[in-house]
Amino acid sequence: MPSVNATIDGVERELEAGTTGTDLFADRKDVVVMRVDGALWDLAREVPSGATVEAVPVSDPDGLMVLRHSTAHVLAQAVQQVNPDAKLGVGPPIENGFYYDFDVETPFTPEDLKALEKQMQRIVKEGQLFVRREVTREEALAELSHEPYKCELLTHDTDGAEGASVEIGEGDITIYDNVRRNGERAWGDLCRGPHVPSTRVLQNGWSLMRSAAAYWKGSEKNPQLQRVYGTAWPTKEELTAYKERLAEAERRDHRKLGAEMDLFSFPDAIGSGLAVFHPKGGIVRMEMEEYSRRRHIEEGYEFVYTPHATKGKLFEVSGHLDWYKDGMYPAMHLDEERDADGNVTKQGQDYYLKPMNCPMHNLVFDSRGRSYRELPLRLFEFGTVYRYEKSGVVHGMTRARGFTQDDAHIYCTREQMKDELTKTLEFVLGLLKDYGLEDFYLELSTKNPEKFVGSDEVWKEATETLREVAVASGLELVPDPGGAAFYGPKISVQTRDAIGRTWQMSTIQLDFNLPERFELEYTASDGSRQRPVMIHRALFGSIERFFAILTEHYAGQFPVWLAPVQVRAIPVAEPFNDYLAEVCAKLKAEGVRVELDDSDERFPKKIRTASKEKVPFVLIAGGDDADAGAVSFRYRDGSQDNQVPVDEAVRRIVEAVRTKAQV
RNA sequence: GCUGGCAUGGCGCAAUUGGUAGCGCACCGCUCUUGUAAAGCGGUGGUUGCGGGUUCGAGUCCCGCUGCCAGCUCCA
Repeated sequence: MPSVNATIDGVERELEAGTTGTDLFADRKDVVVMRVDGALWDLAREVPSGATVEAVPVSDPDGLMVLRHSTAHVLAQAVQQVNPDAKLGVGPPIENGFYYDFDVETPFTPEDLKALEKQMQRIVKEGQLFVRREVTREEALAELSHEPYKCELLTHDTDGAEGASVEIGEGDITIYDNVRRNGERAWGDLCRGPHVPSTRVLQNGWSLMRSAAAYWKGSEKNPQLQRVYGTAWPTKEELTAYKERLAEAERRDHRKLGAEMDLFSFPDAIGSGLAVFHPKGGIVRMEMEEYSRRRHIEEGYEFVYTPHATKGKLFEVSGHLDWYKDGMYPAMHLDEERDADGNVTKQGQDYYLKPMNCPMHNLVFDSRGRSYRELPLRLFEFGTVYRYEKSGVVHGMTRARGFTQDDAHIYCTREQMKDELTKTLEFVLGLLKDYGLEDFYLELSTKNPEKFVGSDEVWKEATETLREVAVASGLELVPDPGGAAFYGPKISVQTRDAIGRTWQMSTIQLDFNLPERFELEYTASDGSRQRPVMIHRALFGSIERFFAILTEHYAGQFPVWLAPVQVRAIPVAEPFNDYLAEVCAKLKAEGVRVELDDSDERFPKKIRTASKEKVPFVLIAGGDDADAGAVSFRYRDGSQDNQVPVDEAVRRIVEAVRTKAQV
């Protein structure tokens, strides 16, 4: 009997020729594929001589990806069984699940998805085997002649086809047949693989989530296909846990909490993507801004204010009207005069709402001659900008059409650039921490070779500087090749929130282009005129968006310093109203936002109301408390701290505000 | 912008085949009030997002607009 040698999970072994992964890992039910010399293979394939083989369990990220990809196949089979006319697009695994695109006459309804799930369940129960078959391009084209999209993948280069690598990928062209246990071929699909051995592996850890349209190859120019999204997990328990995470995210949704907590709204009468802040949200926003202002002053920033509208010329100089006109509100044509015949007697002017603050800050810089002694010059503004976002992308306060940036532009010399960037990054991270965000990583966006201005050396220097600064921070650094804006590379700070979602927060961006376009200059120590470097930076990005992120991060339970109402005083019964009113007066004198609930409601109702409003401190007083000159604390989690002397209570609350504590 | 779905008092929802728009919370009033998430009773509030159309009759059917939701595309 011929034999081969192979390294199996780190152990060198002699195997009978023809041994497969299925044979090797027969006693390990959790193994779904194997890694052979670094590549993922179906278990049913034979182990080649000299190979290094590792078991890949379903819990491994690669194993999970394969599971999800296989689930996508089961979906596609179900769709074509229900509707044989459905044409297949692509069906890759994605984060938390998979999708598959179909060209069908009518879009899928929620009822259709239910029916498809039933059909998928049948396929899973049948325990169909995924069988790999190598074919030539010609064979594939012949076999798939009725699948126009698959043929396109086979004959055209697949640039831009998101997920297309899953279908063909590098090397051999393969078709995966789904084979029933009686040997009958149930279905097949062009696919690079690999797959789990049998549909039975999917068990009941998957679910279809929704359907939506998606462009073929992700381009608006192409026809729209109907995409079905699903999720898949190794077990039912993990599926349930995932659905619970989604439900938690829904409970925290700032749009929902914003309405419930009376923080802000988006009146239809104003228009899409334009928010109004109510008094409670106004307090939160004011606190956010106030603290930011104070810290900026400490860090040597100077404050400027600039208008919301400008003549178009400014954005011609900056280049925005060339590159970003689509993102701007259309021009207001002003000051034109005509005679009785309609002839123009006075030329009008186009005015625009500003989509960015930097051009205006440049005008502040340029308002007089600048000396090197003034640099770095840091101009800060809570600058409100307006961007005409396409109707489908507006999303609560995270993607609005009018929003306020905590925007600053730093003008400095080449030599100062590195120190200034280091300082800025430290400042950014420190400030975000003060708002309660803890978990960060950085992304370095580098030059897009298709879209940039300036010389290679300048880009190289800027990018290297940013990289050094990022590395020195000690944070994880993720490259984002080609992600830079045309005028310079950037570092962005990403943060993970309380339920593990990541948000892009601050950006620090180097810009050699705008100083050029605006011909900004300062006088150097030798009397020569020099061009400053410009650093764009925003910490919150937009206050509205940051507000939304904090609301979701805290699930509406803001730390005391941000809470709209910090203390609600609740008497056990009416006779203690006056006693608590005195306590409230003491707190008010310390600047605490306190409310006495002296309404006619009964005690338990008042507790419930305060609880629903997520007030951090509820102060209760009844006979026992009043006799002791004390109050009782009730916290948002229902826990209790009884009969705390009034002065001590005031001290504690003031301290919690001062230290930005969460309670 | 594209595809699909949705729009009923402040909020959450109901209204058989087209046939008198209801409920809970909130709000207002009255009665009640001593310990931890809803006291009781009564009341106000809607030309069903807007504009057309079909019909004896439209919340319900059709068309257009506005807004919202999900995804795609986009995000300086």
